[in-house]
Amino acid sequence: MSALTSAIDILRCFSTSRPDLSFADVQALTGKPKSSTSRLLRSLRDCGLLEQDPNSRRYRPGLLTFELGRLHRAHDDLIATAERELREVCTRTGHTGYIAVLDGYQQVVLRIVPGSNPLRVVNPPGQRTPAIITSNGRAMLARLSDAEIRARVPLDYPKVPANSPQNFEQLIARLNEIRRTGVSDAADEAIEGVGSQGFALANGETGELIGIAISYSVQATTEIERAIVRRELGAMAEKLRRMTGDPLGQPVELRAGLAS
Amino acid sequence: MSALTSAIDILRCFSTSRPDLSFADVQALTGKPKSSTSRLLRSLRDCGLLEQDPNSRRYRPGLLTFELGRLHRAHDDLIATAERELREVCTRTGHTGYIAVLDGYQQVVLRIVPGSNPLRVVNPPGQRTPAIITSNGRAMLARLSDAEIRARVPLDYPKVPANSPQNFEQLIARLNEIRRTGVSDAADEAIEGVGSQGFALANGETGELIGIAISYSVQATTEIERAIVRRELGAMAEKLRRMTGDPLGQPVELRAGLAS
DNA sequence: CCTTCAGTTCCAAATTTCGGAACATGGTGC
DNA sequence: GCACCATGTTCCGAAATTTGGAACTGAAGG
Repeated sequence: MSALTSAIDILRCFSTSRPDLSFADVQALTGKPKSSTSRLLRSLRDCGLLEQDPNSRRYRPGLLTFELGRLHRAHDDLIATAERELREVCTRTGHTGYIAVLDGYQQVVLRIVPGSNPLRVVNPPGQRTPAIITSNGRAMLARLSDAEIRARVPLDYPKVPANSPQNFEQLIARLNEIRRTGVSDAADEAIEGVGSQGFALANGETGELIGIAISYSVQATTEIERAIVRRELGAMAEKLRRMTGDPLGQPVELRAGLAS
Repeated sequence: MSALTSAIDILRCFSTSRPDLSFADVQALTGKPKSSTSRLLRSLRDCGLLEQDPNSRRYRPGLLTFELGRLHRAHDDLIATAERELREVCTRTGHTGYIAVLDGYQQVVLRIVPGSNPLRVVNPPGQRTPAIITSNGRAMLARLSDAEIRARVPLDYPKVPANSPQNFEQLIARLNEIRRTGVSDAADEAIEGVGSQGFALANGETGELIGIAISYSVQATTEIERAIVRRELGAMAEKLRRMTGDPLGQPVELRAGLAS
């Protein structure tokens, strides 16, 4: 294992639920000997990837990660376009919008568009969630081949909420339904009482894949309102797919033509 | 040079002005042989610190930096407190507020509070600027010992705008004035036609240092208006220094007492 | 004074990294 | 079709770094 790999292993210990760690935390989480942990933490601190609170001596991501994180948005083309459209839909419907990307079998929230409805934002940007328990996460997975999905989902299928697919077969069934209907939704999964609908958008040139969702309180919305969201999302998906050259946006004959 | 150091050297090549780099760019900027560059870029990409645009093959900061950057705010106590106060002053005065930290002889913008005045925000968060050419940067430097300042400023004094201190002696003179009057300002330095006033705030326990500034168009403000800003900033500094236990906020006798 | 906890330093062995050179790969002009 | 150039990647032995156990330090607590 290279020095860089070990360093990354340490960095990956930090998360929204564990934004700062003590020496002992890091040692426990990485399972490395004290000496290695000590040296590595010092290097990371010295180079700015980590900071150490002079008081509590705990470590947290440093100034350099802040600077680099700010640059990440270069990603823009696809995301910015999607965000603009999403923003419009959110002001129209009052619900909260999310844009996320896939990383392994998890998704990471990139952008949030708060709605006017009083549903607190529960997933700040940077938040990680298993993609199999969200509407946009499953929409993204549905765009991958079954083989690729199998490679991403851990062999030891994760423990998920009751409403989510409980095993690999259920997951594939659910993804097939998304592929067939083009609609993905979720209710009472990641968060009790919260539902969402989502779709996946791919950049036609790069294949870059993002998931877009609108979430709302299940109790506080009627079936009619949710149908409106579905229509809005459908229109948005169609428009964005044309704009970004997403192959799913192409009529079937044309797609067939491209494949040859 | 360790693998981690080389990796950081590459990461530090990215900046707001250069948010993505080609293989050749990285090689030129780091001055390393092709083979090393190739291996290192691959590692960085594989671990998520960098992403590669599949189309242009250019590299940019990756998802991991985004996630970690989101966690950086742990810094909070001092910055969040300052930001709240700054926000109030900015709505009152209509000008734009900045919070930055020192890194070597440069400062990095952490937070921006846009004012209502139509002065476009020119320094987004993450932006690096030599601290010697900004009001809050110099205010932070003024809190350090001359020896420490000398250690931070490059021996080869950087090229700076006409209104900024042109050499180390001028810089020290200017910092002494800040120490004496407690006031730091700048005009037509980092950006033509833009002026600012700032101060530095230290956390009494940790010694953590941040710089707070309000910036405005020099042409579009009167001397009276700038005096108002000075007064607002003075009041804010005093209040924040009490709140955060900044030693500068303590009356002299008390400070003398603490030193014993 | 002894013990524990938290972390650092030391050292020889083991693993990585290093950079030059040879080897792909993909356009471009002739 | 072919030489040619720009980009990158892979290979290899030498050289440097990393590794982890153990000894060490320093502070806190009983």
